[in-house]
Amino acid sequence: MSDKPVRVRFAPSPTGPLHMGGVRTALYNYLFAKKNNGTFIIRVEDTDQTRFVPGAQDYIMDALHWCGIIPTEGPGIGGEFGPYVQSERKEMYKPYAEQLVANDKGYYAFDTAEELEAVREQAKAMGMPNWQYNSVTRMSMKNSLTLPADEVKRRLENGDPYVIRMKMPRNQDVRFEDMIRGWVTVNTNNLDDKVLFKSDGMPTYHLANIVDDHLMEISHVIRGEEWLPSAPMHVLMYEAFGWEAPRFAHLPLLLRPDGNGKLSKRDGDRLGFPVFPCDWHTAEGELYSGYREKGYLPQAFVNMLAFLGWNPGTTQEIFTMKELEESFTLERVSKAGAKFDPEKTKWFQQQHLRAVADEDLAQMLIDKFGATADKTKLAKVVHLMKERATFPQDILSEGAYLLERPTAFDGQTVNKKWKEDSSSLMTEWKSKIEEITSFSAAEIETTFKSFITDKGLGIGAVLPLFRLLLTGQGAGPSMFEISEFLGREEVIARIDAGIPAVEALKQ
RNA sequence: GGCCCAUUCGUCUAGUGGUUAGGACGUAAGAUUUUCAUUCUUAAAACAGGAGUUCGAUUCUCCUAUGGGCUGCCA
Repeated sequence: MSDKPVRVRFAPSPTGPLHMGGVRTALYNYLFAKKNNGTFIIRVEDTDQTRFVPGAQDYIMDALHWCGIIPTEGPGIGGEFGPYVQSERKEMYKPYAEQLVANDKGYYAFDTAEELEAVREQAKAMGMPNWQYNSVTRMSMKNSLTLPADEVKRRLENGDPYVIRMKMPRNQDVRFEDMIRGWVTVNTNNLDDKVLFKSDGMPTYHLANIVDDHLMEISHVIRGEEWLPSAPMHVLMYEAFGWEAPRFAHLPLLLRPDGNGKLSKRDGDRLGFPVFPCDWHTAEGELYSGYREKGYLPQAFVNMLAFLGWNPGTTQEIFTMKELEESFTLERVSKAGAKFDPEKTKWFQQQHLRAVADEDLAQMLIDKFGATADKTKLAKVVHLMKERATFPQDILSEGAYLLERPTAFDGQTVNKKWKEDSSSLMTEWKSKIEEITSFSAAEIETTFKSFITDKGLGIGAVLPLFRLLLTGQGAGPSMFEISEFLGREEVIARIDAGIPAVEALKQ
């Protein structure tokens, strides 16, 4: 282990929107960097030109920004190790691939895609489903190991298409220590001669990744478990180049909540929850919904994601980003895949929503949810509704009657609670309201209590009627606080308007 | 099929060679509340199976099972 400065990277491919598993990988990298006074880098791995999706890179940067996962180096941000998009680094890779060939760690291969497919087909027909280009099969293929030197030279000079493959050594145990899983050992006989440099002039992931991690002085590679099988090969590549390998940490996968398998694009809208941080519109006009647009707070989303495969070892579950930055360690990341739970996600959301100050939430409703009311007034609405809301917009929809007179009245409450004498009872209560000296929740409550005592009635026989007239609802926050909020004039107006409306319903 | 990784309540997880195996979400019941939500209390709920090591294994080892990943000129 070295004491080099911590530099970590998140390396997405712009092949579509980043899903929450990717966001979590980015988050863990970010947290690890923060915790260790390190640098968090974003590097876009767009070496597959055929899978490039316009807009995906912007989406990724935007989504991470929303989450508060802010890189210190990356595309559009800069840094002394740029460029941070691999297609812009294209010319850098070939010499490294050539170097491997020169050192007998790699070789040129001229087999076409069609030829390879034919070989695989043939092998399958003979009962060998896993044909690989490796130390035994490569001797019967068309490459610089089997072809005469002058023919190889001629083909290269002719511009014949070729790839550069890794020359995987035979029967050698490769060991490396994963920070999450401990020692992992793989025999090279199970590894194939991976293509490092493609015939289109681009490197594959394996080459670009190792070269860039080296050039960018990456100290820790924190990535998804799907990379674990190829990690030994990467270790071998570092050896072949004579470079010190970074430390590896392979994160457990995010699994789908129902049944089996890793979380995928389609799961979200099928199961009724987002798998993406933000909305994504496909070129075909389809929409994959995102947490942001559903009204989730980024801090809730991040908190939930952080706990999928990590825990602080204490009973604290609600964390701000700052707290996560202070508490995160790779040692406490679990090994097994995690199914995420939409219900618990909601719970995180509720907890974080409550933690937002009333004024801030009011401002958010104005900025992002189209609220038009005065901010001070809105803050009071927030205060009254916040505890029973899950999303910011719930405050607006469930508390709509606080800002506008109700036009509909809950039928069930009308049927159950509104009696013959309710009109006169409420009219009488209205006259009491007119007499209250200071129109505060406490005063209203005192007056109300003495009113029902005088009438010999229970709270349950009277208050629901009052609520019905003022809000149209059968349930909600304290009626006394609602009354204070509305003000005497409005309360009286609503009683006047409500009585005939409910009576009409009763017919 | 081959290789690799994993396995504690339904879910996320804590934990230990000897514990009443802890917490959270969800579920159920109760209390509080005019009501809904909140809050509080309580309950049900787990060490995949089999060998071995050991005085003793959920914990260590092996096997099996199950799940997952990889097996492309994708990343």
